[in-house]
Amino acid sequence: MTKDRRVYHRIQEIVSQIPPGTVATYGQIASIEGNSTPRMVGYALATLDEDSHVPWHRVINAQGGISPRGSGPGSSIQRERLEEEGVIFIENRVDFDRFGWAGPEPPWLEANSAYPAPRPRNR
DNA sequence: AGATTGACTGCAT
DNA sequence: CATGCAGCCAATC
Repeated sequence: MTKDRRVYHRIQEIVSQIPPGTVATYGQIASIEGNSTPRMVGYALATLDEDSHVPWHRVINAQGGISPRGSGPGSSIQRERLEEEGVIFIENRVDFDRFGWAGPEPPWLEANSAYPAPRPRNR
C-alpha cells in the first residue's frame, strides 16, 4: 500500500486533507509527515502542476502569513483563494485559533502511518 | 553526472 | 526582538 516512498508525494497527500476554510503551516505538515522538514514541504508544493488537485493555497507560514515566492503573482492568488473560503486576514495574518487545521482524523493517520500534529499557535 | 536552487521552522544566543 | 544554524528532496541545467 505504501508505495509512495517519495517524500514529496506523501506531503502532497497530507496537504490534500486540509479542509476548505482552514489553513496549515509548513512545519505542521512536516510534523505530520513525520520524516520531513518544513523546507521539504515548501519544495514539494513548489513542484506542483497548475491543474493539480492539491490545495496548496491552504499552506501558510508559521507566522500566519503567506510566504512570498521568488517571482509571480502566486502569493496574491493564494490570499484570494483563502478569502473566498472564508479565511480572514488581519494585518496580513490569519488567526490560527479560528482557522488553524487540527490535523487529519485519526483513522487517516493510521491508514497512512502519519503522526498527529498540534494546531498552529498564533505568534 | 555533479552543481544549483527552491513555498521554512524551531531553538539557542 | 534580532541573528545564526541545522535539517536534507527532487527537478533542472
